[in-house]
Amino acid sequence: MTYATDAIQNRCTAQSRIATPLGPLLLARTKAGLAGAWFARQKHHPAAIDAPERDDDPLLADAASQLHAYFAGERSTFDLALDLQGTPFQRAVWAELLSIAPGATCSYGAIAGRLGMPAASRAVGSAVGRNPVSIIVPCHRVVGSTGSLTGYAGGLDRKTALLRLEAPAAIRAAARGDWLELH
Amino acid sequence: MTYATDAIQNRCTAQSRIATPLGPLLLARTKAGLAGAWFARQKHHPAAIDAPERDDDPLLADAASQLHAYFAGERSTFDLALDLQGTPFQRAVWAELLSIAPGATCSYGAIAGRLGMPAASRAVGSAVGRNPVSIIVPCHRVVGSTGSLTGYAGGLDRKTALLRLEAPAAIRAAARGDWLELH
DNA sequence: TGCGACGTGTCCGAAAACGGCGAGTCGAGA
DNA sequence: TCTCGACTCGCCGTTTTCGGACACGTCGCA
Repeated sequence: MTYATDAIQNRCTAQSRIATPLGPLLLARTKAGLAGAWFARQKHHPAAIDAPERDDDPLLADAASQLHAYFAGERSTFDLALDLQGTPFQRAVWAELLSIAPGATCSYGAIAGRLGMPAASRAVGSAVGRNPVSIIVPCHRVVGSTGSLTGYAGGLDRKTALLRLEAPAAIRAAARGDWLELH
Repeated sequence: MTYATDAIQNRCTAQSRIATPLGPLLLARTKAGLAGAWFARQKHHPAAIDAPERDDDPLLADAASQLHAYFAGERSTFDLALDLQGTPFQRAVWAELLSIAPGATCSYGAIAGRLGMPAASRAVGSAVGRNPVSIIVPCHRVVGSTGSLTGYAGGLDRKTALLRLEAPAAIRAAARGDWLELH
């Protein structure tokens, strides 16, 4: 039983399934915030969550609504309370992910550097792969230092699709003069 | 992080501290029932429980009341909903403990035999030692096959004191003609 | 009678294995 | 020359694996 899997299975108070263009997504929350958003059969998907299905939960409904708007191209960022269950290192990595702008990308090594551990790029890769909240915590924006996609727990197809979906945001930002690292 | 420790830290909904003649006792409950009763600094005491202190919780107050009556010699059995967190083997062992009458004792090997695993007496010893609910699940009534006390998570002094406290119950039972194994 | 070996489920610490990496090396082609 | 791919190796947090250690009791030997 891993640290995160266990905390999620025990602390969740509600869950909900939603449909997205990339397939069904399972949302889960704790008392404090959104704790999970997994594609069906993705890597590291928790086995089973001991929490009732509540589509009417305010937070889950809000998350679903923002995700639908995201896929419709109507919004590129999220505003939700998160409660990410993981080790201190993992939480630090996931916090860095949240600072990557939509349409931008970042390398594993760069994140390691920002954490003050420039040699930990491989460990960063592990932590990114364990991100419990797909899309909203944008682990899909992390690519290899050469720009290669390298991997995604939900499958590279989805990673490509998400980056393509966000490309317009990058173009808009460029038009405003903001600089975004693109690949 | 052990199976039981973890489940207790995550699933408890309330806790409460009470005073007993054998020292302070920490009670904890889940949604389903009483999950813990530990002496301060006893072996396998969970590190910290993430649940509010509620002396007014009905179940915890009931447990406290029954424990006080027990120490006052006014009752020898308990009537409480229990929710024992542990492995299947441990739960089976703890269930056997509940069938040992007050004032009686039982050997580790005898419990193993009742479980259909006569060779598992040593494993029974481990499980008995992990009993999360002191006194109420009467792990103090288990002794070596020779009658020796062998061990107690709360200290042998407390084990002796509990057995002595229950001795009158055994004497009353003997007067009624019930047979109780005594050491 | 006394001593050692073994069975049994679980916990605990240590050690090894495992990745969504990245820098460096080395040939093979243009 | 320059570029590009394949390959090797060190990096590091996490997970998995493994070997003892236990709140014992029985059996086989001396």
